[in-house]
Amino acid sequence: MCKVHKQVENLLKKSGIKGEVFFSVPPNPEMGDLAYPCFDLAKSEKTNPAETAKNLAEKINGNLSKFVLVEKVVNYGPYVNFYFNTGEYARLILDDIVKKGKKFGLNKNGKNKKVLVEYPSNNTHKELHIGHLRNICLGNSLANLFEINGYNVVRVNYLNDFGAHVAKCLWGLLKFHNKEKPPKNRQKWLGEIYAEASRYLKDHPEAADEVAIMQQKMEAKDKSIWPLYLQTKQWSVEGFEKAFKDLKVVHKSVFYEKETKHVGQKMVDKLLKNKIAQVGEGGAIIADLTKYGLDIALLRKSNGAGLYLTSDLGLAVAKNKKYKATESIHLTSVEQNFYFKQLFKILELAGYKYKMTHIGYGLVTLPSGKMASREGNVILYEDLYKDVFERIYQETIKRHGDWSKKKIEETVKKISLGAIKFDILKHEAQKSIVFDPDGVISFDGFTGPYVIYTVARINSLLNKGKKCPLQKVDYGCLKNQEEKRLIKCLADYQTEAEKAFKNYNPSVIVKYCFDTAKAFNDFYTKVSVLKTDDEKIRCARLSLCLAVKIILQNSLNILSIDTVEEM
RNA sequence: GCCCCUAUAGUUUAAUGGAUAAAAUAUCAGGCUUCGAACCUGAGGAUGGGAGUUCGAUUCUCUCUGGGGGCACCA
Repeated sequence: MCKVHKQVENLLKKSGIKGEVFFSVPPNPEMGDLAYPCFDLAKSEKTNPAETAKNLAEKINGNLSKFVLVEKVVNYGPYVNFYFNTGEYARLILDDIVKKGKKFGLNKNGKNKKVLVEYPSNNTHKELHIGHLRNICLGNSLANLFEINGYNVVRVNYLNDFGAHVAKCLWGLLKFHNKEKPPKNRQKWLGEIYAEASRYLKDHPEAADEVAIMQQKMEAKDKSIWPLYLQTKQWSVEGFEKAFKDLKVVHKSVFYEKETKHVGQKMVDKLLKNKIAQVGEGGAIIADLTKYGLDIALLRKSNGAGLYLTSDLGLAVAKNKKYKATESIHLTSVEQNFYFKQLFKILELAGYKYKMTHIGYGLVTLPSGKMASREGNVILYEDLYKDVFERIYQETIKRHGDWSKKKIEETVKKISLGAIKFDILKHEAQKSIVFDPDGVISFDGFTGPYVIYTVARINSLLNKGKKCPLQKVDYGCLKNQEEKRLIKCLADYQTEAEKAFKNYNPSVIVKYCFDTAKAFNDFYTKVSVLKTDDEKIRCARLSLCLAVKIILQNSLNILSIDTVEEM
């Protein structure tokens, strides 16, 4: 709870309110700055809420003389509303923010807890499309949210490097692109070959046998194919690493399916021995989860081969051995919601006790329908990035023809990535996105560039107003409505970050960034900062600007979005 | 067939069971001799249908309809 709420709570306690206090916000500023709803109180006193509020407001007004923060208390129907003294409100909120800077908002609630965040868990030899991008954006933000709450966060990746998709890709490579010189982006090239092979196989089912032979060769580490396998896997991994670097994903370690598969097979044997698993139809190994409402899970094929689930069990064993986390978070598309319920139940039955969390995010679809790598109707991360970059590049050279090429490119890169991340993260995770390629390219309104622009505007003010000492500021100079509204936004930061964290929902932060930036731009057009003759007022306003910058940057940091000095 | 998710302005998104359902975009009408107009101001425009619980429902329950996803040898 912030200092402001604490003070108001004390005031309520002095007036006889007991127990935990919950506040809400009045619908408009004319009705006050903070509200105490009297529904619960009225219920416990068995009275009418409006009357309770009226009596309470009168009582509080009698106790008000010693409180600097609260100037006035008025009841509106069943609510008791508090009006704050703007100067004191500013002092309570801004002092802390300006002093702590980047550290403002950090806490140690997660001390001694370790959380493993596994993402994006993509496949080698396939493309990196905007679905993966959504995964990465969510994973980054969730990991950051845990970090600001003091958790020890371990980011890991799990690469599926040994499935049928690899065989398909290698087969396609040899059949259609043998002797061809690979282009610069070899990871993307492989993904396109995979998609091409899949399309071909759909029309020519007779070729499936050739792919099956390829897979057998791979599994036998056949000399005719093994070096190519290793080489192409390397290309994929290198391509991913580059994209991860741009997107600010830093994995502590990477698990490979090739390695977890046999661990999983051992786990299946153990489950069989413990009677958690049993032999099912045709000799396959299953876990009967029907009494938990989770149907039957297939753990091993009748021919002895493993499946995804086999490897995932092995992965859990491996991760546990290495990290002993208190919580393990998995991010995948919603298609796997049911699958993860099964996986978690089996692990639970096998005696694993750490918290298991699966975040299923909605599919990213195109206006033309569902995307599938196999069909080739996807938007690749690289292509999307290039489009956005180009658009923002044009806009930037229009304004800053005098900048060096290096400065332009660095700035445009940050804005482009910010635009993309912001656009993807503004949707709640579980909802599907119909991806509008034009939407992400715009930079007006509820967009990343709008927020980044706001920070650049503030930078400009702070540079020009350097002479003001921001350490000893007379916050009493902040008096008007726009200033108060902005301070209120800043005061909300911690509550919003907490909400995002508790619900595993970064979109809360995205909206918060925008609301705060909007409040600033409104303030900016109505209140002049540098042009005020009174130095005390100028300094107080600059201090407010600095606090807004800090809060915006801290919020954007949670989303892994960089700001720029100028744009 | 069974199970899960989802439905809010033309479009994209908000709203711990609580005050007049909030924004963005698009449309229309305005604002730079002014600290950065990638900005700001104004107008019109929405809770899929039906029942129920409640003092009060966008929110909870049931049902119908539409959309998406999943359900044993794919990943």
